[in-house]
Amino acid sequence: MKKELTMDSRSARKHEAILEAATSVFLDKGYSGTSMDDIAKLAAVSKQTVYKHFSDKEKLFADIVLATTDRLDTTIDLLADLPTDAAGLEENLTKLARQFLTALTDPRVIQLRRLIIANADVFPELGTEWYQRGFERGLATLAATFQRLTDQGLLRIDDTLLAANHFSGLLLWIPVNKAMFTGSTQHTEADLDRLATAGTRAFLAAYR
Amino acid sequence: MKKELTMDSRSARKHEAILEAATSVFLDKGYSGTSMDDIAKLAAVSKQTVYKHFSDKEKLFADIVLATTDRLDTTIDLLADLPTDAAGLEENLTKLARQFLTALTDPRVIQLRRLIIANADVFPELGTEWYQRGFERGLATLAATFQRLTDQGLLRIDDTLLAANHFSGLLLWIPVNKAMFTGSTQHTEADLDRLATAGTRAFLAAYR
DNA sequence: CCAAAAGAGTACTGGTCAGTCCAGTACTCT
DNA sequence: AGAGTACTGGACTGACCAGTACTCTTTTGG
Repeated sequence: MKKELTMDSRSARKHEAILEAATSVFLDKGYSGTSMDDIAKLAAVSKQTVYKHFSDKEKLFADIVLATTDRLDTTIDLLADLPTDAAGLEENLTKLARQFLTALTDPRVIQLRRLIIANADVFPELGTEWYQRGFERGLATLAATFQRLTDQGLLRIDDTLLAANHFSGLLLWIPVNKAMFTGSTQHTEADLDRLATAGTRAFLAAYR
Repeated sequence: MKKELTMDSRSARKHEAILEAATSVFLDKGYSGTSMDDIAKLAAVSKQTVYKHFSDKEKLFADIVLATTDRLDTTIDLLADLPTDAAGLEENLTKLARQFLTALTDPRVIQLRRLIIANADVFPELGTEWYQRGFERGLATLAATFQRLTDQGLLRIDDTLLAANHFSGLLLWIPVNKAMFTGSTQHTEADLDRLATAGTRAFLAAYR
């Protein structure tokens, strides 16, 4: 009875618990600051079980990073739908900017960035993978949106990918750097509002 | 005879050698990837001597980071002198942008950024210090330059600090992120040229 | 020239941690 | 019910490493 559900049962549950615990501890204490015993303990699982599911620490780390990378779609989708009515262009773009900012200044996202950057020497493939599947993919989506706006005559852009980069840079350079260096993921709503409107205004001044 | 020079002699020479070796190894292998024995060996010094000059590993790390932070002045000074003749504004600004890009995509600088970000959890003061003395100071200098240009009617900016942030974001968001994640400090001259001209053009479109 | 300080070299302590081993227990599927 | 598989818990190995101890040599500065 219910074969799939029973297959899911213990083994898969443990697997999930380990992944979740590992993600949490790695994000919190970094790769080398995390011991396999920490993970086992938080997952409420014996160390043996951890090693049964993940051959070693590196593999576990890679898996949790790629797993979170997979979950980026919702954030990226956000960049795809922008109402294309001429009237409220600035307003719509500001709103998009605002959501973009919220998504990328989320503490978990910032922590993940730090984690990947910190270990990009040891795991170069991970950094590259994340850069391509997270970063470049998001930019490409944004560029496509800009292309639509350009086709409709709402913007004047020849290199939409470059424009997407500029849009991100205008918005994110400040808050992301601050978060990276000071660890303060403290951005008030008002801060983000200000960044979104100012960035969008500069962008439109340049590209409309 | 020559008291200062003799003072400089052995002790100071060793001190310098240790700092230099530590900088090199830390940049290369990260904080926890570096052992005190590594440093002693590279500095051609006994481990005892390392501990005579620096009380412990954390202190040594903090010292080398702050030392490199001190050496930022030349890079920052670069942002202060911009010819203010109306004629070649775009050209001059592009040239500034180009130098800015070269300075900040330098492999050593990128490695330092990584090192600080990676350890911002463990050494929050270091990250904050670097952010303030490197980052914010540079932006303030650039803002002052923009103020001069605005006073002369060459630019139209009300919030010069914001404009400085936008200028940096337009230029640096792409290459710095790429370098952070992929580890590839491979930026061809042509790439940098392209980034500088495109960024400057967008900036002037928004702020002139 | 001589005492004090600095350094070399090497061995040692104490602690952490990835990964393994093993003996016994719980679960799952037929 | 019963065989096979997964999980537990704890002990263990081997490696690494920060920081110390100790003895012997070199440098320094008066």
